[in-house]
Amino acid sequence: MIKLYNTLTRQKEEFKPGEPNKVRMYVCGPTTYNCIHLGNARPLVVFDTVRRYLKYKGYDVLYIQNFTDIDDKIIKRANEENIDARALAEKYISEYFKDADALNVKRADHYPKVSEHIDDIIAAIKKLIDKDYAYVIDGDVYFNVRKYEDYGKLSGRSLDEMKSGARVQIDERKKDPLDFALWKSSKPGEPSWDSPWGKGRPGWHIECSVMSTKYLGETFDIHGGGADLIFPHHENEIAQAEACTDCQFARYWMHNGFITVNKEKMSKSLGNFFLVREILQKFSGDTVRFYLLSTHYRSPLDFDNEKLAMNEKSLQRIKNTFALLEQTLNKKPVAGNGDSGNRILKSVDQLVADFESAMDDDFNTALALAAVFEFCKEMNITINDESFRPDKDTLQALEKARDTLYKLAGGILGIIFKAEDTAASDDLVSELVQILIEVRQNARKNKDWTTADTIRDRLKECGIILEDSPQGTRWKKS
RNA sequence: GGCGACGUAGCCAAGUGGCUAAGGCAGAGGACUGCAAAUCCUUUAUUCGACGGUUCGAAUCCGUCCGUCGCCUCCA
Repeated sequence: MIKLYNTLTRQKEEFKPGEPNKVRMYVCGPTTYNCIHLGNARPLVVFDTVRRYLKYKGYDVLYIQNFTDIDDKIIKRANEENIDARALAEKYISEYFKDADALNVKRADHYPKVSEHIDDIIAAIKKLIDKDYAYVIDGDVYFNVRKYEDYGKLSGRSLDEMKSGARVQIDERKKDPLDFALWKSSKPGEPSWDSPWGKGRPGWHIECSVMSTKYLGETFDIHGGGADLIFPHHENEIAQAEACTDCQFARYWMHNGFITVNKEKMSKSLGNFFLVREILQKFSGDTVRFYLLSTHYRSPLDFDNEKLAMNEKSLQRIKNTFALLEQTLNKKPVAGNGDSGNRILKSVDQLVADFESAMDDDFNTALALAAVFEFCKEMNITINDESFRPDKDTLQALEKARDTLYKLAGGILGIIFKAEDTAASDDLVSELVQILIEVRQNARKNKDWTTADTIRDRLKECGIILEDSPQGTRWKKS
């Protein structure tokens, strides 16, 4: 049973999708006017992991992420660079995929764009006007928050509370200061579309209500995004969608915490942001991903290079064990010496049980990683034991151990394992390294340390690492 | 001003009423090794921001205070 924290109810709830074995989820994607920073990357990785886990648990997951490719910021940026707004948006969509791929984020099932759903949006706005939830002023259309009774239910505040502390600029034309634009009339030279209210473009919030319900149905299961979207973006999405359809919008709302720098929120306005591609120059994609998953998704996560470096080493520990399993599996079975196979199978069962119970509890990736570390330790102890003599059964158990680690840490958490490390996929390299190992063994027998060390050093320069163990010399690619 | 979150070892981080407070990184000592790498063992919080309270029992519940941060405006 999966439990997840629902922002709507402010508590952990058992997850029950509307249709058994099928999950429909929507995650707010970026406004494509520049490259994404680490704060933008967190929801990508978090919800990608949620999706992978749901799939692992047997759900058929339909996963939608939008691109906001029409927006004031895009227009502004395009004017600065003196290029077409659409071209700018397209450029950053392709840049987005480069970063997402580097973080091992799987592709969504659809990436709807605002620019391709103008008709749907206009139809929804019409409907809201007809139902008296919206009104037209001078070519703009506003949503009337007072008409929607439940306004504020997601962010936990009432309209009157918000009014008292309002920092909102009062627009005297609006019926309530918190009324927000569904349609904005365009100024000359701005990208625009024809509508019953004149030339203009959609407001920010309506796109998500329209596109999510178009692809997922009027009621769907999970809606995700960063915690800063709770108000007003998601609050407004709910108001529009439920006013329009008279159905519940999303059942479960999930929000990730912020990335901070020196404990302050990483944001474009503060200027304290680090682009994903900048970080990727120093650290691998799966190190960044591992770091993002080292803390529970709802907690704040502070960024600095030392923390990345720390996580890089932690991750290496898991990869070392995976390599050790691979190296051992490449050996031929020998006469067995007992029940190390059973011990291994027991560890595998323990890993699966602990991993699932951690992830079932609101996707506790930090705890799931602890289970992976304990498993790695068990494998290291077993394989490095002096009396370890893998027989056929033991090798079979080891194969299951490797496959399980690959499936959980790789397939769900997204760690990249080089499955071909020492596998026979490259027979020639394998043979050549084997020859060098034998030559070096002879040198070592003769205490010719210069030759032995030269072989080891030169191979290291080629990306091949030799490790001497009581059971012979192992090798792996670095 | 309104609403909310957080404060666990040198660092990162689980744990939200009950065995000796997970796990990782770093440090110290040891084992293995010709050296190295990897690995293993031991060690590192009598204590969970502070002070009170509830309880047989609290890091975990309640209160007060201190500190940090967030949302209320574009933001993942």
